[in-house]
Amino acid sequence: MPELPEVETVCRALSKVIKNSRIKKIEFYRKDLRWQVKDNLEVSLKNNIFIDSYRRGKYILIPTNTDKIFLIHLGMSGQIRIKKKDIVQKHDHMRLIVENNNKHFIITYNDSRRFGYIDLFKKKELREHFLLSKIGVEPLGRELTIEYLQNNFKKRVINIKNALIDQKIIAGIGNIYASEILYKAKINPLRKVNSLSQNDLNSIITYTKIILKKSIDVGGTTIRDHMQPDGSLGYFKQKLQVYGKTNEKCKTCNSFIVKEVISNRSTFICRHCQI
DNA sequence: AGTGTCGCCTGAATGC
DNA sequence: TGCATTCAGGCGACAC
Repeated sequence: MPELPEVETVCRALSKVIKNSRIKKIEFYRKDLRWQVKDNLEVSLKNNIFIDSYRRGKYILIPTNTDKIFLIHLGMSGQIRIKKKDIVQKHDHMRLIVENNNKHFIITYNDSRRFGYIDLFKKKELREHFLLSKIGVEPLGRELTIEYLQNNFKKRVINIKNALIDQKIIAGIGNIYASEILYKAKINPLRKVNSLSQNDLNSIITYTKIILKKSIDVGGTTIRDHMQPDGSLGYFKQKLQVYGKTNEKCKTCNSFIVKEVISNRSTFICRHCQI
């Protein structure tokens, strides 16, 4: 799945059932995910209490009462199911049984492509964690400013599309939302970052925040894999303006939306509006 | 150090 | 219908 709004949706749903819950049981069915999951993870986690869940970029982080952090990354196809009764399905790789106020919940990690990852590490290792140490600012936080982007972009020759999906610069934007943001900001994805004006950067920041927030409000974008943990769909797909809209008309100028492959990734553009 | 390409893996859609 | 090819919300390992 999963760009920031989808991960945020999953994270909020998890929070509702895991906050102050006790971990009764952990089972792995496969540990060969993007990387091999640690051998003793189950042992270290059993009987711990989850404090809450929060999101950093596209990572879900769940601190425990023993000063550890449980990490879930969904990769391209990862899903979380939360149910009271459940049966193990194809591509389920892990499940947790947690108890919260005498109620039991089954939390299942399903990931057909196994590009995702699950980890457990000490809280004090958070800053140096190999997946988290280099990631950039939160797009919905205060650190995403024109000055921040100017500092990152000067002396660089990459295009703005690649910059937006580079997790080391901004954490959470992926291929769908990069197209949507640049369309609304009326900026061509191939523009070099060091050529962007203050106005351009301001538009990018403004629409990044608007689009991501709107999508979170409706449960993210369901195109193929993403589902909310209770099985319901995300409805931002209906609000997409350009992604996947090849040969449909731009709502502003009526010219056709085209698909262009940039660095091996599909990018959708209105060539008339985005200059 | 910064930049571009490749490939990890499975399944759905598309093409012949 | 059947089989091959292409493509997919990510991202680290490489080569240059």
